[in-house]
Amino acid sequence: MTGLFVRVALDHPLPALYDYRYPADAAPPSPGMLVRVPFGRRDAVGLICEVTAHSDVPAERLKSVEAVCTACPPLSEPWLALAAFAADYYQRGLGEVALPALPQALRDPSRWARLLAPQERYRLLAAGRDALPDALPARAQALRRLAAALVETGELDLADARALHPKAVATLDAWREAGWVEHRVIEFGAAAGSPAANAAGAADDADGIAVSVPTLSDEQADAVEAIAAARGFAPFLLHGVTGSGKTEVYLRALARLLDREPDAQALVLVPEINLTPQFEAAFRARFASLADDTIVTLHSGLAEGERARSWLAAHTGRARIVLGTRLAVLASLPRLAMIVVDEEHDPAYKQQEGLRYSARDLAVWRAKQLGLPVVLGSATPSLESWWQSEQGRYRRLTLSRRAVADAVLPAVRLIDLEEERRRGRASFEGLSGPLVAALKARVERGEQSLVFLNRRGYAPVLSCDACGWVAGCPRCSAYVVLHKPERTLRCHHCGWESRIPRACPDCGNVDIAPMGRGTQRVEEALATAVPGARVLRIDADSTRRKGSAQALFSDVHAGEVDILVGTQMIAKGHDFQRVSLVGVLNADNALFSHDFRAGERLFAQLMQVSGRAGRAGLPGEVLVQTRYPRHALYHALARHDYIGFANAQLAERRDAHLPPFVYQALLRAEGRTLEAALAFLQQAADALAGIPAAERVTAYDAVPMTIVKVMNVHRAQLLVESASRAALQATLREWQPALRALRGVLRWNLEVDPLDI
DNA sequence: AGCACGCCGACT
DNA sequence: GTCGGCGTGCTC
Repeated sequence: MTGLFVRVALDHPLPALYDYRYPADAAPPSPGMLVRVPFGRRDAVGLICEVTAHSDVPAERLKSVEAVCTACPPLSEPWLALAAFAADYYQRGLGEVALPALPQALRDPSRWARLLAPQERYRLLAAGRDALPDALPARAQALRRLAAALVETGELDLADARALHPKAVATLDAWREAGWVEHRVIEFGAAAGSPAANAAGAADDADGIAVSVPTLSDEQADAVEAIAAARGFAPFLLHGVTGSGKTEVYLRALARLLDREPDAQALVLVPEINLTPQFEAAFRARFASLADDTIVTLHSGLAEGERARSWLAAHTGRARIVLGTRLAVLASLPRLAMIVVDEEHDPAYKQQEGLRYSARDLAVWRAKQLGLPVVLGSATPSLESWWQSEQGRYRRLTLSRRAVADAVLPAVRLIDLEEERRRGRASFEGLSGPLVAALKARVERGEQSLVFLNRRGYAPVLSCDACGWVAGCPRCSAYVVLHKPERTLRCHHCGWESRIPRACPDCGNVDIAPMGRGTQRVEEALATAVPGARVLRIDADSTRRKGSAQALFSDVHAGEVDILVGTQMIAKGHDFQRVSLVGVLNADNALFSHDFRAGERLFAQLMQVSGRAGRAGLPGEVLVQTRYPRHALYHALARHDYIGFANAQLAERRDAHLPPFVYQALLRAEGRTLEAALAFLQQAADALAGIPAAERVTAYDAVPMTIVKVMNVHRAQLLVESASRAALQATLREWQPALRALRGVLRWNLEVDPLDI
């Protein structure tokens, strides 16, 4: 065959690239370009990975590229290398990694032409905000959706508006004439070339009001200097207690970078952007003097149009700072010069479906690939990162003191529940006497308290004490959780719901009782135990509606709440100025979990929630209710001793041959029966035996997963591990095709570096 | 993953 | 006699 051919990656599970003829009259092909190609009986969007003059595919099977995306500059070589690395490391096809990393607009050829076209936006004016809700007939659902979106976001992109209402243009024009909305056209790239002035010290916002820039502590200043002075690949572990001003270090280091290199881009990753509005606000305030699209956010909560816009701003180099969640680690950043991973220990950085990547690990890889500084920040680093810093592979920067002048670390006290019981001291619904007394004292002084409990719902079990019946999910091997306000039993694994039975369905006994406690029950108990207190609950249930979390948190900030009870959601990101007490309930379960990371996670959570106490001069106190007050984890917590805890954990991990001293991969299988899943895994284990590199790999027995059945699917898993990452990788590379060749109607997936085992 | 083709049970 | 179940096979 002669002529020009391209090798294209497509979003489907086979790892192969597909060859196509490249039309002579199209723009010259290059790797990184997007094309529309016929694939099977339909069209698909693919990514050109190679351009060649020869193809080994027989001529009669070759098809031709149908269209080329010229509106968007090609993805760069380093980006393609990133995708290729991630695909190889996590054992997926290149197309399965590369294409899902792109915004939806790029994967739809009909939108290519308009990609970099000027943006048309409609902004809601005050008159419209007043008039719109009453002006629309109740039946006009599309109109109401459009109006609701406008009211919620304040401004709508034309493409988004069209998605909500087919005749959006006519409607919006009518609204414009009524003086309700304003229409504006923004040229793509309009901001490019505008002077990115005074990024550093001078921090005035758009209205000229000075943004307060705190004075740095010596430790902070040293950290900023070290980062700013770094050249080439330079991984830093910024270990700083809660409130020690890690964010300020990021801001200064970024300001120095943007000031020094006028084109440079930075990537800043956070675990969950919706729970940390103060973090984003700090960035926007500090860099407000930069042009409009200089800071963009990238996360799954964005509307499709907005996400595409942010992505393109990053891809074209117009965005200087990309602030996003784990998916942002795969953003195209042609002039990337620094990466920050805040709260690097957070499990949210691990994608739990599809390509199961660790955004933190990929961030470090990108930094190494491009020779950049990468800053991993945490008060409680992951043991993986801590071990790297112990070996000197990551340079450790320490912030040991709280940044706010008179803020000190809270006093942590353990309440021994066994002792309380032995002494016959009163407790109420799991709230011990000392905790209730402490809460009452705070309410009287007008201070706020947090009560942390990592279990939502009213009670995790509903059971009959006459016959031993327990309410279980019909689709899962799990108990259903009693939700009192919703008056339902709900399965937290599959979402199944039912009414609460009046009597035991097995024996008719009417005394069925909720056992154990969730946030709803604690909320109820607190209202009784601390009369007059305003109690608010924040968990996944109370914040189900979009934007409601924001509203609930602002009630807390406004001082309209005395006691906030909630799950780990309340531990993240918020500076509560008036909180002086944190109570921790029911943390003991994690101490004896079969998950070897449970202790690490619990310690991080408790350190984080403890950090909410006593931020603004109020002396903070943390009360932990436990039946094991002598447990080493609590002792380390009481001393705020992350380092002692981490080193003890590392010693245990080393003795037990656990990560970070071994590398693991997990093969999971789902079948209609447990036997089928186990049988598949057994075949998989047999296939492993024939692979030479597997000599240095240990395969464990296939075992049922902790929750064996979810949604009527039975699940089992097979763990493989090795002291050598290379040996494990080599084994997985050969194992994968063998697995695909196995017979049987079974879903399975392979996860590298699994977090939950 | 889609989306076909391909052979066996209950319906107009 | 067909509609449709999901087993298995392919996609440049």
